[in-house]
Amino acid sequence: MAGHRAAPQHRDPRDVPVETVFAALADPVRLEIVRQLWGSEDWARACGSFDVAVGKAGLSHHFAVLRDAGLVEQRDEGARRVNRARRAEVEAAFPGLWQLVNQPH
Amino acid sequence: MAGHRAAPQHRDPRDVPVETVFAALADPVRLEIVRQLWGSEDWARACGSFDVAVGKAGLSHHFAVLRDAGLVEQRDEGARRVNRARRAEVEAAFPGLWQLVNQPH
DNA sequence: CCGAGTGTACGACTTTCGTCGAACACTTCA
DNA sequence: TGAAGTGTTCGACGAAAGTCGTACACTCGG
Repeated sequence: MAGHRAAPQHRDPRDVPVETVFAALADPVRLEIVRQLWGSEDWARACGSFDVAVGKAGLSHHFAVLRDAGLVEQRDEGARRVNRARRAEVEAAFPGLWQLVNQPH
Repeated sequence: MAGHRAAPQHRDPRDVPVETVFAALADPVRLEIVRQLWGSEDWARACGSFDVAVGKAGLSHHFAVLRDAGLVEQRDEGARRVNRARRAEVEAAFPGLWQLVNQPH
């Protein structure tokens, strides 16, 4: 059977203060993760599949921060933990944020 | 004559990376300053006129961060240093940011 | 000219944050 | 069963950030 692992804990974007979202996106590594995830299909990317210069431990930490900021949802799929950007919920709670995140500039 | 003091150094919002803006707004004190300044007329508020729980030194530091993030412009007016929110420039460089900052919630 | 008011600069302290290595748990596949 | 792969947790470390007190510079009003 599957799901023996502790399920990741999420927070509704509506319960997240905007300063927490800003803090989450202020880190270059997390911003890069969010940008890459934004350009990917839901549940298509495992945690280890992101091209960022950080080890496994740091990566796990960053995903916890993003989860706690309501930006990312995670689900266990076999041995891997797959991700999805919470586009709709975030857009509803913080309109314009997504456009701001992957601005060309 | 006026202006003997070193003029505050500003940065164009277009030259500011979005993660710098996020970092600037991630601090509760700075977020509060920006919100109060947003609701005020240009050049109407001196640095010391903001209702935040921090001393003079800390306040000066926070204004330097906001200036460097392109969010605020300062000008010396006699003994006081008055502020203005860079609404138009910021809106052009980061559309939707202002709405995000003083969202009701 | 002196005193009060405003803001900056500097140094020191404390806390937080990002990073890593190692150990562990779980899944999958041979 | 055993080995490889994936991700979390823990402790430790160094860097960065926020705060404060003090000293300093400047302006304005008696």
